[in-house]
Amino acid sequence: MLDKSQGTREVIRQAAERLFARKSYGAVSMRDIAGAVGIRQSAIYNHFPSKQAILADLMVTHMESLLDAWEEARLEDAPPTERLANFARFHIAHHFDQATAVFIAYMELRSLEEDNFAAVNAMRRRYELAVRQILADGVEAGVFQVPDVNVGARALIAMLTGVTTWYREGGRLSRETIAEIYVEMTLRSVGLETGAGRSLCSTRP
Amino acid sequence: MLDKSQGTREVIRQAAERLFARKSYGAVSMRDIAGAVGIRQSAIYNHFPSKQAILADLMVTHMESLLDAWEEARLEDAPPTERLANFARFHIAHHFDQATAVFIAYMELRSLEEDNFAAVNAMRRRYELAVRQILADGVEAGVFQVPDVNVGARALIAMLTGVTTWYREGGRLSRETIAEIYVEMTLRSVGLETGAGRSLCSTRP
DNA sequence: GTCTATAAGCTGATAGAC
DNA sequence: GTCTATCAGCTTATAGAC
Repeated sequence: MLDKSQGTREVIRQAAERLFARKSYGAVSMRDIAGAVGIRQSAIYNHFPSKQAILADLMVTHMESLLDAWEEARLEDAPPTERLANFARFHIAHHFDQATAVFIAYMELRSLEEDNFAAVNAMRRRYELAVRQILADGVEAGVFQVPDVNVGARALIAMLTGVTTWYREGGRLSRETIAEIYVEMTLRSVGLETGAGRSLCSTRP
Repeated sequence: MLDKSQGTREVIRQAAERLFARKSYGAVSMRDIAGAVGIRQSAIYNHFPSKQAILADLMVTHMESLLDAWEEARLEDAPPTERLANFARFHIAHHFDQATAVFIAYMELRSLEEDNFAAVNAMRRRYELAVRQILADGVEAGVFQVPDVNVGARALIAMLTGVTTWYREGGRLSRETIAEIYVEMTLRSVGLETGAGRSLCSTRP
């Protein structure tokens, strides 16, 4: 049973997020969620009209907070290299902070019903566009070498998002170190030399 | 109902693979699979002891075929740059051919029970090691600049595997073109200049 | 806003006829 | 090796008491 001081609705959200991430949407029942919250299954329906509505709420809220945070963090007038490094750092940091929400947003797109999927997917595309724009500006300025900005943007986002599948608190590397590794690989992948020398960390396979 | 000339067991495997990929393991019932095959639910148990056994079989078989194919395709004595390009090309090509199996192997790891997970995960690590080894050799030879070979290997695999989440038959780009885009980004991400000029394709965001 | 009770239907899996 | 029939238990969601 979780702390209820934040309001039952929020506790349900958090319990569902944790359970969906660990066992997948299809494998989690309303009873599971209610059990984690410390209420009966039927009480959930005072806060959400359906199980699908919980998932949609988690994913829409997550995408909104991602887009809002990016609106704050983006550098509008900086040169492309700086903007790309800033994006990579932002994306990794956000994914550390919101690991389970990100995981769900990635893995449970299939579980969204049509309308919910359309809404979430539109927001995903908006985020992707931000990266495409940076890459395109860098190519136009002659500082990036990217064979295709659409594929390039997706490739970069996939690379950076992958961190959630293996990062665990208290591992060998600090968050900051991991972020800098990804920033460096991101910049190199568009053809930039980076200031960083070799071997920030381990070079053994 | 699928063609049964290949044997019912194989038809069940294929139906399950398609359904698991589209709707997720938890959301697919034995009746769904049987319906797609054109038999009754109970008949599946003549071929698999449980639903979990179908998933485990799909994932183990997929990883075995991936590792076998890589054993065939890998270049043992070539210089690191050539081996890395070869890996990227192999990985992308395999993922085009086995798109749904790859998708499941990535998304449904959570749905595997403990022993099955351990078996599949061991094979995943074996595959990852191949990439770590290439990166380490390249770093040692002084031709790659990779801040951390463990993170680097995971980042590259995530970037390349991401192709399955957006590629659709008959799209703007051919398989060969997409493969070359990813090869170029892979080589650049470890600090290499590639022969390819800029702009294989689109540079508009 | 949570509870108990219940609806109506689906779940994985088994038994036994053919 | 597929079928029908069945099991015991689970599913999402609703009705109505408090």
